[in-house]
Amino acid sequence: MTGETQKTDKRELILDAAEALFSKHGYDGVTLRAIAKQAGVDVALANYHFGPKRDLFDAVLMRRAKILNSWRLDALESVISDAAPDAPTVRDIIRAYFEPILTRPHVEQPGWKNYYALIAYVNNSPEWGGKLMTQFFDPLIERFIEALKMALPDVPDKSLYWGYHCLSGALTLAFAQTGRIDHLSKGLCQSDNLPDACGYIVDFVTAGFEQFDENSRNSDDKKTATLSSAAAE
Amino acid sequence: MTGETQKTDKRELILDAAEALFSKHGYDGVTLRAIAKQAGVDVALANYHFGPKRDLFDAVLMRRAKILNSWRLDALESVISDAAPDAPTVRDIIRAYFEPILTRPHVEQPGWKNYYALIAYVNNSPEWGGKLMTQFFDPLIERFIEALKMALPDVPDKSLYWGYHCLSGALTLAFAQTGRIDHLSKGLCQSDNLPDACGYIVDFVTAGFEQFDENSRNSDDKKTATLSSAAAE
DNA sequence: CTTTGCATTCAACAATTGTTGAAATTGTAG
DNA sequence: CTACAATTTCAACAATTGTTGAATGCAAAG
Repeated sequence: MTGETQKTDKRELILDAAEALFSKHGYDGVTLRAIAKQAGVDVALANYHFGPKRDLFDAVLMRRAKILNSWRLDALESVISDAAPDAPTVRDIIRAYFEPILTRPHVEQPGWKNYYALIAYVNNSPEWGGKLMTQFFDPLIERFIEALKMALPDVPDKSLYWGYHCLSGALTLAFAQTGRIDHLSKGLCQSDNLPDACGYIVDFVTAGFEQFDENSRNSDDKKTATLSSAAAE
Repeated sequence: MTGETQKTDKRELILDAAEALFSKHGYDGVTLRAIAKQAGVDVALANYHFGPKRDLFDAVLMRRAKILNSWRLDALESVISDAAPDAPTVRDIIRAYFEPILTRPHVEQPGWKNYYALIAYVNNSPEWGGKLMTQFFDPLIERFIEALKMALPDVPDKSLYWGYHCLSGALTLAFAQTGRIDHLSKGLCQSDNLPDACGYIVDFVTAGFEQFDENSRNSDDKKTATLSSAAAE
């Protein structure tokens, strides 16, 4: 009667199959027949539930986007409010960005791993990739950069945005889980061990952002030193 | 008579068209007829020169790979030999990695921009992406990490490899040129201005690697402090 | 039982896919 | 000019694509 212990909803089966296949072969590399076969349903059923192929792709992307956004937004807001009235530290902001998506237990589920790989695929698609990512994740990103501006008030905006570019690239490549780092490191690192990767990425990215702060101070020092001719220790 | 001032070699036209289209829509998103149309030749000609579709894709990838590798390897080796017998600095190694591909004048040519976007596409393809990148670029990468080990002898290998992961992600996203950072920064940054991006990325990545060095020293301090029961401030 | 509405399957559509063999064109050497 | 080989085009192939309308199964309500 409760009924939902066994997940036999064919709608959900189609989404799962589409998620797995799209993440591995991209949008054009997957046929509706391949999805239907993996889901164990007829070809026409996908069209019945989701309309044309493109809408099915969007439905896959949308399914987990809300959950992901709420996790990350909650973490970010609590970091900000915990530090108030002071500005949060760079490290805490970066942790709020990565840890909710890389260290929670859900990352062991194959569905979420597939979804992450799909995000990596979309983020690197020149055609509609930029548009889709913007549509789904921009509000969160803007709030995140806002927090970084609080923590690093002296850093120019342009530096912050390029810093975000580096951060986003590191995350996207981790999402892709191509197994390339496994081969390069001869097994020392595993690209699908996201919790392990998280610590290293957080350290790396935090230092990257903080260096912008030191750089802007140095240029300030130079400027004021030149102007006031004061000696600096 | 010299003959090669006007590039009307249809073989090359096909490669150019394939490069442009594959970089925008991926392997499965492009038909041989679309390539032939853009190149202004018949559909069958691509098959005559390159064999099946997949071989054409590999030919596109191969065409510029050798040039790219020699530029980067030259820059890296000269940095190493200039510093000898000392180890090169982290910053010089990172610069040798990025500047030959991001700041040379060739990056303004649309052909090279397309090629970079194609590399980004391949690097994020879970299926054969890892294999292809390994095949083309691994020798260079290994020499590069070797140099980093010289500059950072106290940093554990695992940290170095995850650092390379972050570096590679930042570069790949820059290659993709999705225009996403343009939108996010409201025009402050342009994703297709690679020379401008290079400076910020080098600063960011250099700090990321150097932080591993500080961390390994700190953990050494902690370890000795714990063992000798010395009081810490 | 019958009816109603939703879910699912079946069968088939026109369009497009990569590929190929034969024909036509071009270039080159004798 | 002729002969020969490399290049390019033409026409067509079987296979696969996304999509659709009709048919079927199925549960609940009258």
